[in-house]
Amino acid sequence: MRYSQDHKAQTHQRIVKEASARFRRDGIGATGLQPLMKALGLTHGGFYAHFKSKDELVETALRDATAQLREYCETTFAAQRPLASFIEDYLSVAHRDGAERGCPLPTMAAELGQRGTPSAIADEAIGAHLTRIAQSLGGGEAADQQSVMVLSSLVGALLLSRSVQDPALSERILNTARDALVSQAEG
Amino acid sequence: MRYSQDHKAQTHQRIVKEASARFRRDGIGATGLQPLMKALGLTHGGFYAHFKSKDELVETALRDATAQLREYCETTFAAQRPLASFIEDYLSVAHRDGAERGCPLPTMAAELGQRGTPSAIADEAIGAHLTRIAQSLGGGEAADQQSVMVLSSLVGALLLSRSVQDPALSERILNTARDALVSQAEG
DNA sequence: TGTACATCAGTGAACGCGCGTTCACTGATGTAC
DNA sequence: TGTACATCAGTGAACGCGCGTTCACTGATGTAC
Repeated sequence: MRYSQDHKAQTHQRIVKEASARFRRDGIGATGLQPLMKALGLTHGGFYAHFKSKDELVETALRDATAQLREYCETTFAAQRPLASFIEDYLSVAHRDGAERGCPLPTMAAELGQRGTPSAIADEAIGAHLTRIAQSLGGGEAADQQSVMVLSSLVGALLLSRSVQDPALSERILNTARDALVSQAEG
Repeated sequence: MRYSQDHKAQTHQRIVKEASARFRRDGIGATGLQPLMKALGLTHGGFYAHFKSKDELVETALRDATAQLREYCETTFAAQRPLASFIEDYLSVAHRDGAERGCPLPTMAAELGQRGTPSAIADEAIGAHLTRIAQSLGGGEAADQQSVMVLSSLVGALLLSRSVQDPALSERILNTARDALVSQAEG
């Protein structure tokens, strides 16, 4: 059946949002298109009216998640000590437990590096993060270098905190990394 | 057919080694048991004479990889500046490009956190790493804290360097993190 | 020492399942007259 | 304004495929007599 004017654009966005959440929570390989479409109240065949392949959806969803996070950072953090706030958010229990709404890198980076279809999508996401962090650090070559350290620590610590089963170890990783990075950013 | 005395133990080890390499290179979900057994010149049905499930193989292979790395660290690094050497190895191009022989954490951590079967295997691997790094840092509470930062940075930087397509960005991540961590460890 | 038998690592076909993708079809809507 | 038609987002069955797992079977070896 044919739908009203912007119906397709709306459905398209619903698919992107749902995929973006599932990819970040479960990973790319573990996210099936059939369950995804079913969760939206649609049948899986209709997927291909919106995307020519799962790979195309991955690109779109990751770009969407990155843009969404950028917007969130820009609107939420004041000019005053924005990096410390970002670090505290990034290494929070809420972010650890809400992967589907968070940064795509900890969950998806490994799979992006292994994918058959080469794509610079990880480069874009990482580059955007590095630029934003370096700006918060005042710019310059030293800030560029420190931004790599900050991002690596953030991604690594969140990844490790999510992979362990012992809640105490998980919180220890989160808290230690957060305190060290925040005091570094403020000092 | 029945085989000579220790034939089964040998085959068991061959499966573990091959799985350990494939899990680290391709991830757990992307590693199929049929291709794995075929690569060893065996048929897939025989797998279940050695392991009761893929999950059991994951546990065994990850434990084997961790033990192997521990042994490698202990035999290779002299008492003199062992942490700096470890960092240089960890963030080398050889480690980035040889995931199948390297640390399981960057590739497998995300999947270990998402697995249905709960397991403390990631806790063990991470705990072992943290303990070893803290010892290199001289022990004590400060060393415990710094070890979390070092491991997070190592895992995060290697993961990011593997996920990007641009060789320049990949090397920049590797080199910046390596230089910063080494000078931190030596200073 | 020679023979009969039990063992069991490995074989290979088959199981049900979910995957990504294709495709003929449907039917409410927008458009043309 | 009312009617006929074209559009096309979404349907749902089907495709081949690889997955993890099961199972009846094989046959060279180790063991018992």
